[in-house]
Amino acid sequence: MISIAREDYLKSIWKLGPNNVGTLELANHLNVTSASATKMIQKLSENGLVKHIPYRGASLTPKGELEALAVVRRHRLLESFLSETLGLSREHLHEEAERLEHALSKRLETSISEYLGNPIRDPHGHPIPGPNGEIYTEGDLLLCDSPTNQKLIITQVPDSNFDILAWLELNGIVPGISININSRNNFDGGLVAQINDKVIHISASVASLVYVTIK
Amino acid sequence: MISIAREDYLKSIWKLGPNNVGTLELANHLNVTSASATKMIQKLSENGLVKHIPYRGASLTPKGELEALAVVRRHRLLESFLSETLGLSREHLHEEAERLEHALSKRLETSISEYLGNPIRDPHGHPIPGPNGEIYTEGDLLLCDSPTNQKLIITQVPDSNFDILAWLELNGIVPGISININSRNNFDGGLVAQINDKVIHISASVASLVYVTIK
DNA sequence: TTTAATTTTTAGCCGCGGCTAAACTTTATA
DNA sequence: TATAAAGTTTAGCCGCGGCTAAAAATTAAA
Repeated sequence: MISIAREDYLKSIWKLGPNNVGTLELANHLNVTSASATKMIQKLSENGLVKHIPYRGASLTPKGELEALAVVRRHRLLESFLSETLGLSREHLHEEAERLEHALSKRLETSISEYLGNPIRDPHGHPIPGPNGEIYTEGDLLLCDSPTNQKLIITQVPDSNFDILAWLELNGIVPGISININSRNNFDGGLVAQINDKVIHISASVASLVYVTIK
Repeated sequence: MISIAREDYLKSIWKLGPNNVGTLELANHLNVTSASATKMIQKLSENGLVKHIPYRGASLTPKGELEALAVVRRHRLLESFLSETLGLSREHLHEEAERLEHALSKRLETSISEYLGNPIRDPHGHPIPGPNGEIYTEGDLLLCDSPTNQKLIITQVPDSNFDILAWLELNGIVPGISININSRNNFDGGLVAQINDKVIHISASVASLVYVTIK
């Protein structure tokens, strides 16, 4: 059985990937020192879960990716389950799932998935990998890259940044809602957008965290 | 934050208590060597969670008991929650809760408790300690000590032994069901009992794991 | 009561996953 | 292109929670 720490490393490399992930970047993401990250990368490399090119970063092997996707699947199923049953606020879901994802048995995972009707997306709109790591996100594109004057449907919002999530929620930017980009600022990439008659400004940095689909 | 291993030790000492718990008994219960148990007892003792009298066993301090009860509370709330939402079989509940109990935040604990209507008993009939460690089990007595020819209501069945639990389930011995002791064997303490017209034999060892209440 | 068996503790080891400090690469800057 | 800065790795340490083997204390049996 793979340890909690290792699951966290694999999940982080997956999130920061698929390109080679730098040791420092990974270390910062996990709140450890780069020395610790280096050591762990080497361990995971010995176990065939990670490909490590010294001084060039690390990436997941197919085997490591499967493990990472299994953790992501558990995480997103848990978010969905807690949202469905307890009605936990969108902001809290992530941190609760973050702890529980390491303690979920295969049986419970399956049971939760069936309870939810084997969903494809979690409450933030993120795809839930299937039991064998399959992911479906066709049609999703970043809000910052989307065309103006088109009816867009929000598909994904971030799950980890409390403040951004609260702001998005406040402005009605949640999965399933329709949005229109009125104009795009050529200098900083900021957007002026419309959500149910309300016009709001969205910075480029926020728009690069939200996915939509056209029509 | 107290580690998973330490939570397990405290919970085991609580279960095996309230008398002084021997090192070997504790070690066997946790599937570790007595040397490991000794060392951990000493650590917990330094932290004021356990009172250790060398060669005489260990017991919980008030502080340690509170910690243990908090773990037990999370465990039993989880069993109730998983039973309620997913309808997991009574036998599986225990082992699932065993893993998750260490990953439950205070917020989620509260949320689950409220969702369930702040229950006093879990699906096995075991009392769920309150947020401050309060336990209510008035009126419960062991089936093996109960009087014959009285209408008894089953209140508690064990939660950890898969085989015994399956046998109890098979014979309809579950919390809430009424049972009558027809006779008691004076030699081995075995019982002849009646559950909805069905007469069954219950060994003394099993009868010492089941609680009932009179009338 | 002496001896044997059992239980408990100590001593010392190991792998894990952190850390700091220092060495070494790679990349950026002057 | 030499040098400074940034990123990465190595070396060595630590606490945790296991383990074995051996010593010590307690309990049971002869």
